[in-house]
Amino acid sequence: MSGQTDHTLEPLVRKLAYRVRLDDADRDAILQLPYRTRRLERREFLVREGDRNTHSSVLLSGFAMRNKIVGGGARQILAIHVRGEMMDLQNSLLRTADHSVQALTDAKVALVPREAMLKLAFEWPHVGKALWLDSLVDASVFREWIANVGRRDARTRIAHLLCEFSLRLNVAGLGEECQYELPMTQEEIADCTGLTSVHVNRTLKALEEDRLIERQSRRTVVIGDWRKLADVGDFDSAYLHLDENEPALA
Amino acid sequence: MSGQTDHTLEPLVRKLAYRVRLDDADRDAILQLPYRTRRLERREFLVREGDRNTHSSVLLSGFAMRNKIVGGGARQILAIHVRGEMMDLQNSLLRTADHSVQALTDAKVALVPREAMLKLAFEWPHVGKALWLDSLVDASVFREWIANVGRRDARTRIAHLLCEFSLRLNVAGLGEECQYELPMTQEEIADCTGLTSVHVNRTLKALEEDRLIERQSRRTVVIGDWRKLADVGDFDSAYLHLDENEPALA
DNA sequence: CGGGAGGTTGACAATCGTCAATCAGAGTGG
DNA sequence: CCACTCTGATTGACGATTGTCAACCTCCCG
Repeated sequence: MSGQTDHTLEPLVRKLAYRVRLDDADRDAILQLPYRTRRLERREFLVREGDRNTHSSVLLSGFAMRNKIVGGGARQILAIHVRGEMMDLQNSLLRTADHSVQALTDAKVALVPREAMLKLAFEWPHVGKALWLDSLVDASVFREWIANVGRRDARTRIAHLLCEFSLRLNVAGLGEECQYELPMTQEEIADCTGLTSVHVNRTLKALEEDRLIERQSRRTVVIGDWRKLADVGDFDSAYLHLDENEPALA
Repeated sequence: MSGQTDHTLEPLVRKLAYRVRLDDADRDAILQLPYRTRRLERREFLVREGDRNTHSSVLLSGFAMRNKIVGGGARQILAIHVRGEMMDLQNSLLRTADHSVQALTDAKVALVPREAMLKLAFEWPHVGKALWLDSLVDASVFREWIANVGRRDARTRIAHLLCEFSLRLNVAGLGEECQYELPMTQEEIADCTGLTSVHVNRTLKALEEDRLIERQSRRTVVIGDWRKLADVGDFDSAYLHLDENEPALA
């Protein structure tokens, strides 16, 4: 252990290096963040709406989601997270959590004290920029979800969601572009899209009948024709800002 | 002109100082940002989805919105902005605009070169933190909008929106808590809430009949009973993070 | 083999959208 | 000052996407 670099936070390095060029010192600064890990079981909460938070968390393995419960008791899922992603920069920079963070599968997270994260961001400008960019891309995805839920019909919404997952999982090194494991129940898909699980079920069936997707095992998504699905889903990946690298450093 | 401090960017200072304590040097650094102003007419675009952007813009007066057009041609409004708000930090830190920015009323904006903004953020940590926080609060509002559009019925959605405006305009020094000018057509309200203008019309009428709001002139909103409207709108202001000040400096 | 979570299906209800006509108010030019 | 015009608001009739309720099925796991 001692003397050796700890590579636990490597997934975060990978994620942050995706858009901003990081040198070795930047990488080391990230890897040397103080943290403690925590295992979560499926459905376990990491943060609950209203909590006072003191840590930022990085998802090391598994899947997680952010969600809110509205007045009537309905749940809206706001984001799905995969390995390497920061899940609550917002919850720890802002004092009070405005939404919950919950494991979608068994998962492992690293908890980094807020102060350490802030220090990292301001002492290592490249890293700071990467973190900031990351939260801006997050926001871009939120915006797309507003449009998805607000202005698309069920078929389009779900196709869009499947396309988004396809690309994001691919970038994270999980699954092929046209085949991936999606550990979500139909109810969870419903809560992402503002629909009911019954209607999601019917819509998935329709997509399958049209040979746009196949469902082999319960959680495997196979996309029959990517272009066609993207077309049906009104999907344009621009909002993920995937191919935008280093826009000139500060 | 010369020798005197230019106070054009004062609204931005005010906005940023809302959550993070800024000293005089910080304030001066903001006021001394290079910028050029531009006047926009109602409905004029400042940024179009897909543009390559090089500037961040601050809304100096008037109202503006961000929006996207989805496949079927429908528009989804993603955010409404008032005086002092940064409208496209994201559009200029990220290379390609993933949504449009458009004036809701005649408006005046200050355009700040991206590099100057980045420099400001990293050389003045308090300011950098304020900017970052600002984009995190923005994201929080996006999340609430996802939930609003995804999981609330028309009546609740609209009541929620009216409550949000009430608080935000009040904070910006525009209008009372229970009475304000809202320069939006019913179609624009519809595009905020994922409804049609016809349904917005009917819902507003119903809210008025229930004495939750009054509509005097076309654009004036008078809230009859704030608590009741907040109740109907399932409104909890926590997501605006209004009363969260200075959470310990980096 | 039993239990349980989640998926599937049908019948029916309701919120919300569509279409289209009409109305009202603000700005403009004669 | 008044007709004119245009945008946006209002209203009605009707249609459709999506939700609700409830039963049943199926796969997975101990």
